[in-house]
Amino acid sequence: MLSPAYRMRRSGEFAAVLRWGARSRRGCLVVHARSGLTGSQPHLGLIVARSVGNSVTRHRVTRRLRAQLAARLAALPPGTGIVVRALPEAATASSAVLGADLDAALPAALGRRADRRR
RNA sequence: CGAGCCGACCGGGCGGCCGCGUCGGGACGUAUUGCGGGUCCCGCCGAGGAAAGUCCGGGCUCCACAGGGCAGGGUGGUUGCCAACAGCAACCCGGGGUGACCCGCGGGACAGUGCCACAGAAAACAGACCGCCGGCGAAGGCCGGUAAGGGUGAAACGGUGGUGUAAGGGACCACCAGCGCCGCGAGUGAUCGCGGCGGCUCGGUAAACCCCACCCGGAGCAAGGUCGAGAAGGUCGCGUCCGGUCUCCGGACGCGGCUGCGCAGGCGUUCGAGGGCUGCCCGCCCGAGCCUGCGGGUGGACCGCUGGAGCCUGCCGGUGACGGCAGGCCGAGAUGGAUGGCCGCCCCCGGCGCACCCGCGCCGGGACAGAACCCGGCUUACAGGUCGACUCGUCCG
Repeated sequence: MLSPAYRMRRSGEFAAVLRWGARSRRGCLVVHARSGLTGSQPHLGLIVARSVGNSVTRHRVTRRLRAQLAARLAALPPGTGIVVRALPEAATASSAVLGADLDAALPAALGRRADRRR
């Protein structure tokens, strides 16, 4: 589970990452990444919209994604904002599939962030 | 044993590793102290029978509230239960079932208005398409009588038999069905039973308007409140985008209205500006502030927040819903939103393979669904399972 110190809580933070960050889609996930935020740790946020399913399904996807993200915290540079959006196909994906999609999308988004900064 | 019917209950279990939230305790550490916050450790607890739909009823909060009338909304057999209800119980009536039992948006259609498709001559009270009878005519036919017969329809001038008649008709008679009135009896009552009388016969629809009886202020915890900050913000509406627990609501940006703040100007204080009675009118009340123009800027923390019409057990009253008494128990409180993630074993179901059988192995599946202020109901969804009462049929004694 994700420690509360890493959670994104303000609507403004979400808007900043979605608007200015780099985007990368892999499988059933879209990862937004933005550098230069304050703090010594990464900031993580999840978006699981109603199109994914009913409340039980959305909650299950959220919990699985949180667990997968917690296992990958060490790979994220400090001060990075990450927002993961789940697409409707995520409703039927297992944790293994979600983890694989994250492993594919996270480096892509982070690399594109580096490109944009140049 | 088979079939059925009603009610109550459960709705995966055990373990390992890694985690999250509230509360309690402890350690470290910031700080002059205190308040408060941070990190770590330990302990307790941590989704549902529907948490769902948001359809009713309450508690709670804010706003409003002299009184009367109109409009609007809701309910609808009776008697009870309940804080209340559109809920529940028992009973009544009507319908279904051999039965246990089930079903019913159950006031009024002589207060009035409207509607009744298609078919049919005719659909609600007047009328005769065929037929029947009488009269006239050479005849086609015309005039009159007639609801017994035909055909249509969900429904057609009560039904059967007789008297009577030109033919017929409650025109008359007997019985039956239905309606109304009266009396007696039973019941708190809805209603039921019995007897008599009447005219002889009147359709349905009120989930059409309507009438009758009774009840009803509005918005909702993102209600509302406290503190902080500060040149004070608050609130409402619209548009675009994003989001949530998505009929509702939040966030970002933009525009506009009202009020507040700062500045400027004007009007007014019993000669009364301006308001209120959350739909309208009568009527009544408050009343010292109000109007116009210009201007800048903010959105954090906490309370509400969970101990209550609470749950369990026993006894008593009641046919029952339920009530009373005694003892015991504390069982979630998040806020980008905790209550979990991964794995193993067991249980149930299905398929395949092996096997004489007992079984064994592999694969797949195990529902509906996630608290958001709290209760009482209703409705809807749901894999599988447990227990009990009762009914019908068959067999045995």
